[in-house]
Amino acid sequence: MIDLAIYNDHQLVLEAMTKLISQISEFRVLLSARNMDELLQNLRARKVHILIHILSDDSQKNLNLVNQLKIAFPRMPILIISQNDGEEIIMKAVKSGAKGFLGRDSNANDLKEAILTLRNGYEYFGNSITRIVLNRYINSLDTPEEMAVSDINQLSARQIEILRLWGKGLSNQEIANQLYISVRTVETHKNHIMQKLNLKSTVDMVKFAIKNNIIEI
Amino acid sequence: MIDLAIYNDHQLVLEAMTKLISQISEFRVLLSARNMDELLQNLRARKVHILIHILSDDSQKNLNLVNQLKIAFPRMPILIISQNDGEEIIMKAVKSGAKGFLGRDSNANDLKEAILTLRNGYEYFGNSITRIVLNRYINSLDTPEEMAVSDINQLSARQIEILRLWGKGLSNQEIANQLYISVRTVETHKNHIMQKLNLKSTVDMVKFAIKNNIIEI
DNA sequence: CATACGTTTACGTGAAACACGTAATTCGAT
DNA sequence: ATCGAATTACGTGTTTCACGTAAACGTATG
Repeated sequence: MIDLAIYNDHQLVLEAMTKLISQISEFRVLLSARNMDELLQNLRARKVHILIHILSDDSQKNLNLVNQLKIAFPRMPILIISQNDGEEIIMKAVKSGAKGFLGRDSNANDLKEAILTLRNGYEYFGNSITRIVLNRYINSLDTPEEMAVSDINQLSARQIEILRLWGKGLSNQEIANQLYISVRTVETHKNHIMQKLNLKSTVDMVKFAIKNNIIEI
Repeated sequence: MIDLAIYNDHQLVLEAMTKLISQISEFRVLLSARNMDELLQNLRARKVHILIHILSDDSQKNLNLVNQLKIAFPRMPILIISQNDGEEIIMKAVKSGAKGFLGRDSNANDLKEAILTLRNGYEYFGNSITRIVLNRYINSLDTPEEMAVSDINQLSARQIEILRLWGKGLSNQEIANQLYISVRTVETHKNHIMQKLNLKSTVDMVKFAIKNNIIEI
């Protein structure tokens, strides 16, 4: 049994998709939400395996949400369903940290396959989309010009988690208590973050976190 | 029994919505289509009572389609379902000849009600729509004024100077060298800043500096 | 004029954070 | 089977923080 959350700001789409997915016996829709607050609150209450995010009109804004979610729940794969499946939006989805993408050509079977694939820890980007786009993305990472850019994707889930808590104003000790690890470990994580991103001061780390929507001003 | 057609260019949404509507006993989804040609061809073959048009991303183009349909099938009411339910899009939908509109707050019951209403020859524009438009109008009127608890004007020139240098990433020692004062003095200044502004961590101090344009991100 | 208040300067002390190195474990990838 | 990255953790020395104290200075207020 795979537990799912569905997010879309349209009530009807939400209902419809929930009904569709619930008919597949392996899947269980634990919660559905129409806004960020509702989603976050519910996700904290009951953990799900996968979040299905149905993009609505203003894709830009909604992909920001993916960013935030990835920070709040780094280990939860996010599956994007989007009407718009142009290269650009797919790129953005990938960069935001989405683990799967279903374009307008995908059907219920694809959805099922995507969920199962994500559940197994892999990424799913539909047969039609797939490797061309992914490869291009990967290749773009290898180009030395853009390599130097400090990117949030260089950080591990744990590192983002530490950065997020520290950015909230917590001390190392408080972070350690919250995560049940040693203060030294928290320090090590922060050191690794600074090294990875080539930051020279903690002030720069705060700026980075703000720029990347990890913390709010 | 009311016969329906559903139009949307997204396969998944189409499937989901079809499934949802088919569960209502009074309704029968006679056909669903993902592009204009398919839709027109099928509509000519079998008449339906109402067309449900689920708007996708590029609403402009899709509303043109409503115009065309109005010409081809003047008597067939068109119900718009749209993620985007801003004033603008609703106006355009009405002008294009849509007889009903379901925004993002509408649920399955609203859909049922809308279909029945349209079948009876009336128009349906959901009370939620009215409320949204109203609220948006009201919200546009009131200007929430800034209430600043911690204000930059509380800081002295020197304190701002220290904050600015520190925000650039300089260490206390570097600041001290630059201003020809002791490191301890720099520390004292920072302490005073934190006390004045009631900040609990240096992270908060960075945030404050950014909010008040003392440093750039 | 005396006093009061804020600013800038600075030190002392103990706790916390940072820099840098080392290292064990785990886990996926080659 | 081996390699690298991620996560965990410690040691040591430096820097910063928190809190208190305090002197020198300007300015405003009675």
